[in-house]
Amino acid sequence: MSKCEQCIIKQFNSLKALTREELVRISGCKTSRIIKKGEVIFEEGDSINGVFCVKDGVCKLSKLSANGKDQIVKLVVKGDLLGQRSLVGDESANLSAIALNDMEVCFIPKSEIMNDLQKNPKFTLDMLQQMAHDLKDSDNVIVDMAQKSVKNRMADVLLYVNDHFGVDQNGFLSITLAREDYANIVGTATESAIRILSQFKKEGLISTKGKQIKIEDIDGLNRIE
Amino acid sequence: MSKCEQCIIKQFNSLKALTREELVRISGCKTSRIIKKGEVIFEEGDSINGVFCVKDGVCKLSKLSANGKDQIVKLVVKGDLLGQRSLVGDESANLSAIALNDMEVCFIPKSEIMNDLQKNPKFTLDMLQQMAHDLKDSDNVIVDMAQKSVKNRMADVLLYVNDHFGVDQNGFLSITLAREDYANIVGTATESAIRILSQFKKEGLISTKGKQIKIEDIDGLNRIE
DNA sequence: TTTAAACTATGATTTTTGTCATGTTTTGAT
DNA sequence: ATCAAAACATGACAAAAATCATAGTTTAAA
Repeated sequence: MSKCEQCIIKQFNSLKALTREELVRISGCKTSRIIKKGEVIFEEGDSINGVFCVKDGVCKLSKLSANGKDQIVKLVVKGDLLGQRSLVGDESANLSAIALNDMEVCFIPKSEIMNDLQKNPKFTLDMLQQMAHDLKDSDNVIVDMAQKSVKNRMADVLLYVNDHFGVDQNGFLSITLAREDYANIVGTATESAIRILSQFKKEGLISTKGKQIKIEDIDGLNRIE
Repeated sequence: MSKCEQCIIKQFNSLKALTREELVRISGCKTSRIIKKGEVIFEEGDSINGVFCVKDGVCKLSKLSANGKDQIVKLVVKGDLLGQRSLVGDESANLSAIALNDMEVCFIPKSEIMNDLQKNPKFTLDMLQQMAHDLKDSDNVIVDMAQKSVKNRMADVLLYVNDHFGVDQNGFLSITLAREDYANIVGTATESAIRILSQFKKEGLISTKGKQIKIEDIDGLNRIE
């Protein structure tokens, strides 16, 4: 099993603010895990009692709404920490985490890392900065949800996925989401999501092959209102 | 001017985690300010360079969306800190803050408080917990925005205002929001907000007198879907 | 106290989005 | 390779919400 103090992934998250000694200790108690596409990492209401450091892959954070639909709130990617909120307060998880492709994660127990949060202000401040950034993102999503049309939000999601995950050798978005996932990010009915993607295809903004999507006209998508 | 170390308001926010010495120092450089209803405290894009501690009154945090409408993201109340995110990172404000009634606030310069954030882990951890809570709230708002009807959200807002601000001696909600404010919280057109309030009135869920609103049937509002 | 501006109210209409139904294609397990 | 289940696609219709128009009320400033 690889050692935290030598792991390059930590450069992308708050763990980089830990000292070498702290990392060695963390390394001794962490567990590594492979998660298959579609597998549930944790669910709303679970007690997580630790954080996951995502070494590879992507997962969705979602919440079941009263009407029985899942709403995807955030995509968590390689380098991110997952379940940070479990560290502060004793609440159970507010969101569910489900792998969108095969993942590799390390789990660090809360008991081990709490000590560092209380003693190492550099680490705590880094987490605070990360969370401040997440909060800003969430606030912006609220505004978009409230004020933009479904079509506009769909275009935004396509551009977001393109920016954050890039494309494969054939030019298709390298993360393949089901139409239902797109609907659950945008906050619309699956049929509406499909309909809008069909329309984008007709307009030459995207092309598709099965569930794979290729963006053909970034500027065009940006102009959607 | 009152002294931070003796101020009871700090019990409601992260400042309570500061030591007496730190509070005395903060007290020496803070400035107190009265803000009139409707006055802008700061706007999107402003460099705030400090935090406001709200001693009295309420303000709205909003963001102008592309279509020219304001979206209210959060109401900040007595006891809350305002502009916390300005402390982490050097970004300018993402939201505007406008007083909803007369307010009394203290302003603490960033330069003075950053030192504490770097040295006092208890303070930093408390801010982290606060921000984790805000993030959870925001995520829940995203889900509601995406999945609930405008009518449902309107009922939620009325119940929220009732829970958090209570009623005056005549039973009216003690915070008086314009119909437009309700629309901007819910994320709908002002006319739609008015229409729904009219409907609630017809159904006996609320009554109104001018812009004042009285909740007549809490359970009924809770049942709205 | 008057008076204009801002806010509230409501009708008519259009646009957007959701729902239901049904058929086709793709995918993955055997 | 086959086959059933899941996912995708699209039409028809219904519901929700936005927009435009217009009028009545309240509020606050002169």
